[in-house]
Amino acid sequence: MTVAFALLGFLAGAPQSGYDLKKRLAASESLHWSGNNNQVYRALTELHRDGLVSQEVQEPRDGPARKVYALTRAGRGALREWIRAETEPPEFHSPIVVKLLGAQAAPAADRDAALAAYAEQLRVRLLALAERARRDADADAGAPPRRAALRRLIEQHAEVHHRAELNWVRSAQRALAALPEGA
Amino acid sequence: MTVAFALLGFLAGAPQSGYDLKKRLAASESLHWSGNNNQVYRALTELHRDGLVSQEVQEPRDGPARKVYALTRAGRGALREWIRAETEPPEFHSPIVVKLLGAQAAPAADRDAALAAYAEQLRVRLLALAERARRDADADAGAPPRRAALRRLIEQHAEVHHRAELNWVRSAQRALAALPEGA
DNA sequence: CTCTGCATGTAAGGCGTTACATGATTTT
DNA sequence: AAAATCATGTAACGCCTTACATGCAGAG
Repeated sequence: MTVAFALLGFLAGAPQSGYDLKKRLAASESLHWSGNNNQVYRALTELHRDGLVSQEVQEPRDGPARKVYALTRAGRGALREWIRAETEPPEFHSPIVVKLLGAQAAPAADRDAALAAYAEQLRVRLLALAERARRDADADAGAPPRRAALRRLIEQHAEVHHRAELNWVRSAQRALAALPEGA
Repeated sequence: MTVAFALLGFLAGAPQSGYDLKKRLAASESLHWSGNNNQVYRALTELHRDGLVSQEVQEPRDGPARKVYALTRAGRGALREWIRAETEPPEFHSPIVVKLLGAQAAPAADRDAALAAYAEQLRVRLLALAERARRDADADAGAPPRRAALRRLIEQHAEVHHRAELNWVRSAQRALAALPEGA
């Protein structure tokens, strides 16, 4: 799955500029792309070339031009077709698992320190996610319920996986502490 | 983080051939790399060039040559240094989240069908993971406890995230069903 | 006798990232 | 005066994937 579908997905909500789209991509934890210029602007020109989005250039008197994109009928069709196709399986990338594997060749203290630091990192991230969720919930207080529900679900996706990761780390710490050999 | 550290991690357990390593990579759900030839063999030659692994060519009378790699002292040092460095945050890639976003422009029936099919896919995968865990647990019955514990932790990582994903899908189904508008 | 497994490697290309580049406006 | 924000775009490169290529051995 490429970033193009994420862009179409955002445009399914409302027409918006490339700049808006890249900011949303960067801000979303569950849509894991970095939202870098090269990718977003290139993808948009290709989507436009292929007729899946329309482009309207706005030239305000001051500031740079904005190119506002919107789903075309063909774009909506492509999205729908993709949604009907089989969904690719998820992928969970966790460098700490690799570290755990490599820690066979390192002192147990290093391994334990890495686990502890990682747990702390996750805890902080979870707080940030909760904070963001609260702010966003306030922001779309008057929004239609479907939109609010969608935003909540996407935020919850990041949250549940971070929480699962943290729980897993804690269980790893317990399991390793229970091992007979100290080093 | 590159695949090189995963290879070093496997070699931290025991010396083995490129073929072994690529099979292990491919088999592991939590170490998400595909284990393709290009990547594995290339990474190993580079690790060897850089002195992080040693290479011993075995020429059996029949069949192709095996190149058995092992961690060198420098390799162990590099691994340890990496373990001490800050751990990169995890990334959770879930195409169904993107579909949910795009489903704003599609009939609710399509969206619900995608969610249901995805949930089923996850259920089957979870069964397969459990089955594999059982087989592996039998396999290293006589193995040292540290090794068995490590294997279990790595398998549990995949399992907990798949379970979290399935729970999230179910909560999404409930939340969307509770929405006022039918389409 | 064809297919699968063992075991190594290469070619071509896709997707994504960081960094560079421009230029105006707003904030500190 | 410096830095961040808006808004677009390009250059260079890294990691990873699929597919191709070779050759022997054992299973069906």
